[in-house]
Formats: sequence, structure tokens, C-alpha cells
Amino acid sequence: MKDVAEEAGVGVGTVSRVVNGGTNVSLKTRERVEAAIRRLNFNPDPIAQSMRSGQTKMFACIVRDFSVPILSMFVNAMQDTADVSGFGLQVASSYHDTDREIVMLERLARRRIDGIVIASSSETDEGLLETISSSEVPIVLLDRDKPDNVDAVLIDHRAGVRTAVQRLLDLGHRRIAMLSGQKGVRPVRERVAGYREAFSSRGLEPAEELIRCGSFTPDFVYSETAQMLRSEARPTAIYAGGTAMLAAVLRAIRDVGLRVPQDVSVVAGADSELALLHTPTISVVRWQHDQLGAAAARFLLSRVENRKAPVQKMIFPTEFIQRESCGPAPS
Amino acid sequence: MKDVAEEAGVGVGTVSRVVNGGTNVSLKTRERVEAAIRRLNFNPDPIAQSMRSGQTKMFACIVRDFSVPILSMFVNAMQDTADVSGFGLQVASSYHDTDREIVMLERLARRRIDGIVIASSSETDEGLLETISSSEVPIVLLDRDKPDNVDAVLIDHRAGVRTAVQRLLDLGHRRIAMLSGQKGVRPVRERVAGYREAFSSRGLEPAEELIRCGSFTPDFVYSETAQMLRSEARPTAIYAGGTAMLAAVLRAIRDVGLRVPQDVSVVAGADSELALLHTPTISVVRWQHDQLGAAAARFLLSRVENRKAPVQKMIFPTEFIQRESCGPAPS
DNA sequence: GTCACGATTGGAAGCGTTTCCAAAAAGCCT
DNA sequence: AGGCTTTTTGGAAACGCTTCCAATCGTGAC
Repeated sequence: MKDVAEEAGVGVGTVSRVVNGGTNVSLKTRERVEAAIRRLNFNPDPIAQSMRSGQTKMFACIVRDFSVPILSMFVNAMQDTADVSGFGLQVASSYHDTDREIVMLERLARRRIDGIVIASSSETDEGLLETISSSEVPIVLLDRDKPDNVDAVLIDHRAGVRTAVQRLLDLGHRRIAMLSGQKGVRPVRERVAGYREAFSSRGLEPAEELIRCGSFTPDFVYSETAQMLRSEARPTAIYAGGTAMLAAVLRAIRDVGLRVPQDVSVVAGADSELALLHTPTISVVRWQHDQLGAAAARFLLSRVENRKAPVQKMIFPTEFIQRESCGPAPS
Repeated sequence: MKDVAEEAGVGVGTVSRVVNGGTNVSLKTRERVEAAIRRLNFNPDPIAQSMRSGQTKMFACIVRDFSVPILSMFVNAMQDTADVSGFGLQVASSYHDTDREIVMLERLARRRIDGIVIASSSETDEGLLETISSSEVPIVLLDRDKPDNVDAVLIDHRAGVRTAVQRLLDLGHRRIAMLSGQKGVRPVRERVAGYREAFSSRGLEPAEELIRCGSFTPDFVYSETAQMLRSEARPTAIYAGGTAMLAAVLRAIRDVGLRVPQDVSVVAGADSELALLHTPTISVVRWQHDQLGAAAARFLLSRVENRKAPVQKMIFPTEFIQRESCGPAPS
């Protein structure tokens, strides 16, 4: 930069002014400086800029496991949106470890990251809530309600599940299993709420023992599914409310020796290649992850502009897509 | 940092020495400084450190489309490995745009990223090759041969495909379609080579019109598959040599009205949930993406230590997993 | 007690920017 | 032309660290 100043015969301050949009620089000077910049092929050093400005032009995204297709699609969309504004995107998987998330948040803050999107693993852990809610760096929650003083992009699982379960009820199903992850995160709460709403909208009561919320892991899903299907009064339909649960559910059904949809109807909590191409094709509740990712990035971008804007929440709709996996309840 | 120095009654230089492993610091001094650090809860600013040292403790990964499950698994493993050494990982999708890759590489270099893993979209583009091979920042190629003066982690597609195609030949298949992406990247070259090797190992010649390499996109795969299957002498087996091609192949087979494996046998070029859970289950050539990701990260880490070490290449084995989708050739 | 040498230490310089302030230049008005 | 205001400009200070050099301290040998 000093070189450019010298080359153009001006002071370093002037060069800086030209580089940054050039307020208050006379036309001839600007042209002279720009010529010098081109001649020396000068590029301002982002690190030095960060040093002064405190901005790093970098966002981060923390999710449970970012090799889950739906999450990587989200991250991908986020990256694309951030990219056009010159922001980079850093990623990290937390593997459901709350303490790890706290450590990551702190490390990112120290690195002066400009914004973080997180799908936290718990909405009850005091330490995590405190860390998030008092964070210096802007945070956007991905499908989480708490803490409520930060921006969030949300998915309306409730409506989608309600529609799906209503459909199953209308097909004559009464024993409908509800599988989902650990209670205490919003997607699970909302899904269960939608499930209950569907029953009460038809004046019915769900069988409580068929509501199995505990973990998103394949092992949990497989064993719960198999156990329910082997029991006396087995469910005639299963709603699998997780993004990567479908595989385990289908394996369990197959291993127990039942058929979809003749013996058991299936609805998945998120769309996937598997759901679309399985034989039979699997009904799903779906939403637009790419729009969600883009929105999250835009939230962060606008926070960078204005730190003290009012908190924003955005709820994305879901839709129930019925495919071949839903049939009438066996008699 | 000044505060810490004052608190401990030492000079800033001494504090720095304590923070960085503390060579040449007396025991009492070190203890005093460490106490002060704890008391003031001091953390060195990574940006300022980068400013001086030129190291950013950050890697980046550029892939075609990083919402492809296999790639996100790779990135995930890479992130985990980098993380334990305190390195962050930045991601970006190139969407097969060579120019975009060049721009990204340059931008990352300017940001003084410490290392880059790239699965470049072309091994022939002069500009890209030049950019990579002359890069200041260490680069590791993901399954690419060129340029050959940089480190690379490679997958032995050739052996896996050879085994798979040999198996198909032994099942009586002669018209075996070979689908893959754009020629000119290593995975495609190697797969085609493996395919040919299998034929010649049995003293046979492949039907050239069944070798369809052009693009990894679903549209291409779908239309090529459908077209071949509708033709007079249709293939009795299909090898789909891409990481995300299987879905399109299966759709095409279904739409043409054929059955797997009675009418056509299928082998996928990479493992996936879909392959494992489809009915019938789909044979695959598979490898350990997590080990690949970890190795890539380790390559970068060791480059950071020693920029001028000899070039390293590492080839990961593949295995052919036969599942239900492979049957005897129809007569 | 003196000297030499190695181990420690303090603090200034520098990394490449931005920003601020004062000074110079340029307009404008009478 | 002189006195104003406004615009433009140069350059020092600061961001938070590392590193280097010179200075100080301590130790053992003579």
C-alpha cells in the first residue's frame, strides 16, 4: 500500500480512501491512484483489514452432523448467499455435544467471526443458552426457539405433521407411531404437537406408548421401531420425525418381515432421495432447505449492517407429500 | 496483552514468550505470567497473530457440489481432523465452473488460508492447472492427478470397477453400459480404464456405444440411460460411475418399465443410503470417505509444518460389494 | 574480586490497514 | 483582493501481536 502511495505520489490515507469507495477524493487523484493500483497489481490484505475493522468477512455454521444431506443442502445454500457478498463460510459438526458447542462458539467469537448459524443440540442447557444469548457475535438459530432474543429461521413442522397424521387417521389408522429425536429441541416439540393436534382435531386420543422421542441415531430408531412392530398391538402407521431416520425405519420394517404399505404405512419427517426412489415411494413432510439457508445468510448479513435491529424470526412452511407408502389401515 | 504484562510486572515480550510455548523463560516468571493471564482471562487475538505470523489456522475445501452426501462426509471427516489441531475449515461449492475455481483459489490465497483441498472440475484447463501448480498456499488434490507437483489423495476406482465389471461378465452380461461424468477428470478416466481392463481380462471387447461419459448431472444420466434402454440392443447391465447418479438411473429404469435385476443389473459407483435400502439393494463400488478426509487434512497439516517436503500421493482402495441388483444376464 | 559467558528480560519495530486530525488547496462571496 | 467555508490531502496513531536487539542478571572459573 505504501508502494502504491509512492507510485501515485500521494499519501497512504488517500490510497485507502480510494480503495474503500473513495469518499472525498478528487477525480484526478482517484484516477492516478487507481492506475497505480493496477500497475502494481495491488490487493488490500484482508487480514490487516480485519485487524483494524474487527470484521472478518466470515460466517460459521454449527450443526449436529453436517454430513446429513438435508443439513449439507442448507449449508450449501447459505454458502452461496454469503459468497455473493464476499463472505466465507466455516463449518463444524457438534455431534450433539453441548459442551463442544459452547467451546466452538467461544472459539469462533475469539476469531472475530462476523456471524454464526447454529442448530444447537439443546434448548434447555443453561450454559449453552447463556452463551448464545449473551454472544457478542450475531447468531441465527436454525429451527430453535430458545433463547428468544436472537434471530431464527424456523420450519413449520407442526402444520406438516398435522396434515400427515390427519391423512393417516382418515385412512383409518388409529395406532400411529411417532418417532423423533431428543425432546427439548424445537423440531421434536413441534412434531409431537402437530401429531397431537391431528388426533384432537378428529376427536381422538393418541396411544401414548407409541410416541417414542429419544434420539436421532439410527440405532435408537431401529430398535424402537422393531420393538413396536413386534409387540402385540403394533402400530399400523409410522411417522419418522427426523431428517435421517427413514433408513433405519425401513430396515426395521423389512427385518420384522412386514410390507409397506399393506402392513404398515410410513411417513418420513423430511424428503430425501431414498424416500423418492424407494419401492414403494415414501410420503414425506418437506420444506425448502435452500431457501432456509439463503434466509439464514441474509439474516446474518443484515445483522452485520445493523447490530441493534429488532430480533427477526422467519417461519418456513412445510407441505405433506403423499406417496405410495400410505395406504388404508389393515383390518 | 499489555494489561497482562503490567499485571505480571513484566514486559510484553515475556508474555508473548510464555504464551507461545515459553522458550527461555524462568520458572518463576512463567508462573507469574500464567497467573496474570488466568486472572485477566486473557486470550491472544488470532487475527493479530495471523497478521504477524502469516498463518491463519484455517483450511478450505472446494468441491463440485458439497451437498452431495459423499462429499459432505469427506468434508466432515476433514473438519474433524483439522479441528483437533485448532484449524478451522471453510467450504465452497464450485458447481463445475473452472473460472469460479480460479477466482476462489485466488481469493483464498489472498486471505492467507493455510491450505486448500480441491476436487478441481478440470484437469486440462491451462489456467486452472497453472493456478494450482504455482499456488503459494499448499494444495491437496482430491481424486485428481494433475498437476502432479502437488499432494493428492486418490481413490482406486479402477480396481473396484474392474472387479465389478468382471463379475457382471461372469454373470453372462456382455452389453454393459458405462455411465460417468465429463472425461478429463481422473475418476472418469480410471473408471473407464477399469471397465476396459475387465473386458480384456476376459478376452472380450466392450460395445463402444454403451460408454457414455459426459456429465454427472441427473438430467444427463436419466436421458442417456432411458435412451440406451429403449434402443434395439439394450444393455443388460449398467454401471453408474458417479457419486450421485444412482437415483437418476433407477428413475430411468423404472420409467422405461424394466425390472432390476431381472431385466437389467445395476452397479453404482459409490455407496449410499439409497443403494443400501432400495428394493432390490444395489451393488456398489465403495471406499472409506472418512479416512480420505482425514488423510487430506493430515497432508495439509504436515505441509504447514514443512512447506518443502516431497510431494505425497496416497491411493485409497475400493471394494466391490455385490447386492441384489446383480443377476444373471437375461437370455 | 573480576571476568566472561549464557540465560533471561524489556521494549521498540513492524506486520498492512483505517481513521483521525491538522494543514493545504480550492471555491465562494463581498 | 481578502476573508470565509468547504473540500481534499498527508501522515501519525492505533489495532494486538511476534521478534529482534540490546541490556541486565546470574553463575562458575580464575
